[in-house]
Amino acid sequence: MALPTDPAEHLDDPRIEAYGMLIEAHNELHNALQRNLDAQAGVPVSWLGVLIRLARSPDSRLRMTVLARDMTMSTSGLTRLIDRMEAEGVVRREACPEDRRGLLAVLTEQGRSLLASTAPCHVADLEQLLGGALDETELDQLTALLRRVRDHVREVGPPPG
Amino acid sequence: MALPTDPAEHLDDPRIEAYGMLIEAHNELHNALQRNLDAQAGVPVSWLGVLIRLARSPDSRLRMTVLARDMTMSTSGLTRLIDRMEAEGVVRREACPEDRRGLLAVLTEQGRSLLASTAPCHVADLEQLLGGALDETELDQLTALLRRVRDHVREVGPPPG
DNA sequence: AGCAGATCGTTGCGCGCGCAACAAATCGTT
DNA sequence: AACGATTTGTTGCGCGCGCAACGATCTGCT
Repeated sequence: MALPTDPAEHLDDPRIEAYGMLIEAHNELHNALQRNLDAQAGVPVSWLGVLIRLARSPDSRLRMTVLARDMTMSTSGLTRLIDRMEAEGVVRREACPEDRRGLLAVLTEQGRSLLASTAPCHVADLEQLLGGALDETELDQLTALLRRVRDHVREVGPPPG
Repeated sequence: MALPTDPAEHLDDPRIEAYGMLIEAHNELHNALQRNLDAQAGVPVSWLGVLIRLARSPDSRLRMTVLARDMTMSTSGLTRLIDRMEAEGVVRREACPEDRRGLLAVLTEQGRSLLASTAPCHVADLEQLLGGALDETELDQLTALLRRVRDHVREVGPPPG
């Protein structure tokens, strides 16, 4: 029986393997998508994330803080991201009516057309990369499992403060 | 029926949702683990990745290129990562006997003890964050699904060139 | 009303990573 | 043996992100 201090005892833990797969699947997928999207439209994947979330929101607008949380990134990171997107005209900032501290990121018409032109390509890439590996049922299983992980980590994980 | 150019038609695609969950689960998990590990040992998660892979390898050594691929990062990224770890004495570089171009990253005794002292904490965090969300069977399912995604992307995905 | 504490978004700063270019070494073909 | 083509690891460079600090605004309590 292995000693408690033997490193090898922990290295094959199924949780380590699961986390490793999560990292590797994420990175491989991100790299592949980024490459295609950048070649076909010259747009970073993170822009799609913002555009999609805004398009799904009422009046195509979202508070900066909410958007940052949705994107699982820091508010300062989002500030610069919106800076870049605003400079390209795909998004604009608007004052929040009921809170003078707040700002709303708003999808512009140009942003909507960028989304319309890039989303099909993005979905096609996803279809090839994910659909080729998993069928519909398995994809739903994966989504459900990942959602439970995400939600649980948000509950019990250490707060950013 | 929606027009083909209607953005909304694509936005609820199950593949987009799956990819979004992959990103969010990955980020939440990474942030939580990084916070704990940094507070308890002052070590980045990426170091653990290197230490674990080296410890699992014959003679605790691995070629730089192989390690970079395993870590799903660029060779230049790994060069600097090993630079930092070597400066702290947890890893050292050795010449590759059968290829004078090559270098081997080798786990030092100090690296082994760092792994021994941090791995249990890391596994405990993982146990709390993953084990709290999924039981053993589900964890295995998740790992299997992610592995298939990773492998398929590596096959059909665009090469780094 | 007034004041302490929390929240929102921005900024300066440093860090870690990927890309392109490079020198050294190996492989393949003639 | 000799040449070009490929591979290996490092470097300069720029970019995107998180952290800490900040001013502005909102909230709750007295």
